[in-house]
Order: sequence, then structure tokens, then C-alpha cells
Amino acid sequence: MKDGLLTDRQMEVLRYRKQGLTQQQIADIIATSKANVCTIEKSAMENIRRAKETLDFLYTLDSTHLCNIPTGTDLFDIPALIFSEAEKISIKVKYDTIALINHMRESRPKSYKGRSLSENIDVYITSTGEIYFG
Amino acid sequence: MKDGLLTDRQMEVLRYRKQGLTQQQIADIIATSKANVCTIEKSAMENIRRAKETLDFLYTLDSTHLCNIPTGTDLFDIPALIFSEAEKISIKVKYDTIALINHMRESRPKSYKGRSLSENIDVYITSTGEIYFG
DNA sequence: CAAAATTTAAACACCTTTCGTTAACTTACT
DNA sequence: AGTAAGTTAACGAAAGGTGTTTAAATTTTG
Repeated sequence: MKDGLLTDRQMEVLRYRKQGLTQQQIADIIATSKANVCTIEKSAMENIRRAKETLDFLYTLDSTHLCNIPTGTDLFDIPALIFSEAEKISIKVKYDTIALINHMRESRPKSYKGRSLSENIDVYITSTGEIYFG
Repeated sequence: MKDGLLTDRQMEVLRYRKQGLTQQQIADIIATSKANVCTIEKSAMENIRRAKETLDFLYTLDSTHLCNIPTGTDLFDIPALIFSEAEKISIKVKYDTIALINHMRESRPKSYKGRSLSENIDVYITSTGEIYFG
């Protein structure tokens, strides 16, 4: 059994960064170049991105694709879209309108600007009415 | 940029498994041996475990180690332990007794048998009183 | 029990990741 | 223009992951 995705080096750098140190300061502490600190930090971020994406896949395994919401859609129009699609396949959504908007805001905080969607989003639903944004 | 941790092969096997197929049936479909399907599935599970562990590390980055709960502790004794430790460092826990037990059950479903902890657990807390089990 | 299903171990070829170096480059700010 | 922070590219060496096979062992199920 092995640990998570991050190497000791990567965790070390992330910890120092969390404390607010610059790459140069960290480089001095761990005795290497700032360029190397940069690449270590970057690959740590890449590993974290992949970990998230991996767990997202598990959600879509349990669920079926419900619909796609195109760029530019008004955030407040999304619940109605989802309710209507879910009704077509006879699944009752677990969230009401407001909870759905909150769920959306929390799970995809970077996917909109103001009230407008800034990227395409796929919506998935489980048989129990749980909603995921892919 | 690459996708998640899972290879195409691994996702393929997981999808078929979700449909209830046996390893032999999958082996026939994807034209390989059942032993290979087994290893692929197993390494997929390992990758998922690592993805989870990686994201858990991010939580502990924000938080400080609160206490350790030893094997054998009664589940119902845990909240009192946590409240008492949190009080020592003047942080108000975000959960009440019942919510804490539920939180524990949900985030570490395999860490206890009946009411007894089956392994050591480290408890982490953030400044806002959020609790994580490491 | 016997058959079917699943797991494990060892070994191999191939490919990717990681850490490290050096040097050049972009920002942002004064 | 000068300084500090961060990023990027090219490259090498060491380490680790993946898909396979084969064969043996174990668990589940009828």
C-alpha cells in the first residue's frame, strides 16, 4: 500500500507555500533552485487536479447524463432546465431551486461570471436524484 | 494535460463491473485474460484510494492535528474527546454530538466494527471548527 | 465437495513521472 | 532601467507505473 499522489517533496513545498513563503525562500530552505521549486509545485497542482478528476469519474459511474447547459446560460434558469429534464426520465431531483443554485455555486465556483455560465457544463443524475456537474 | 488517474482500460473495466458483469465476461469482451481483468480492476481501486488520500492531504493542510483516537474506542465516546481537545485550543467545533458521529460514520465507514473503532484515527480541525479524520 | 470466480505473485517490456540543472523569458512594481 | 517573483524549455538519470502472461492459491457459490 502506498500513500497519496503527492511526493514528499511536493507536500513539503505545498506546506511552505501555505505559510506564504515565496519560491525563492523555499528554494533556499530545501537547498535547490527556484526553478525546481516552481516545477515541483506545478506538478503537485497537476496531481491534485488529477485526483479530483478521478473522483469525479466515480460520480458519473453511478449516474446518467441528464443534459448539457451551454455557455452563457443565466444561473437562475438552470434549475428549471434540470427539473424539466429529470421529469422526462421520471426522477425526482433531490434539491429545490435554491438548493440547486447553491449546489452549483459550491461545486463549480469557477464556471460562471456574475449570473452567466462561462463554460459548457454536463449535468449528471443518479437514480436517487443526486445531481453532479461534470 | 492528462485526464484523471485511471487509464482507459481501468475505466472500461469499472463500467462493465458496474453493470454487474463478471471478470471472465469482461475478459471475453475486451479480449484478454480474466487474471488481467482482475489486476486492472485492482489497480483501479488502488488509484481511487490514492486520489482520495491526496485530497485528504489538502484538508490537513488547512488544519492542525487535534488528537488521536486509539483502536477500540467506543464510537459514542469520540465526540466528548473531540470537544474537550478543541476547547483546549479555543476552537468551537462545528458539529454537535450526533452530527459528529454521523460525520465520522460517513467519512470513515470502514474504520469501526459495531461501536468500536477498528483502527487508529487522527483528528484534524480547522480554525472554523471543521473536523476531518485522517 | 466440486466448479466457478477471484486473488496473488513473479517476471517482462514499455512508457511516464520525478527531481534536478542551466539558462532565457515574462510580469509587476518602484 | 532594475529587482524580485514566477514560468518555461531542453535534457538526463533514477524511479515508478502499466499491461501482459503464466501458474498457483484462495474464496464464493451451487
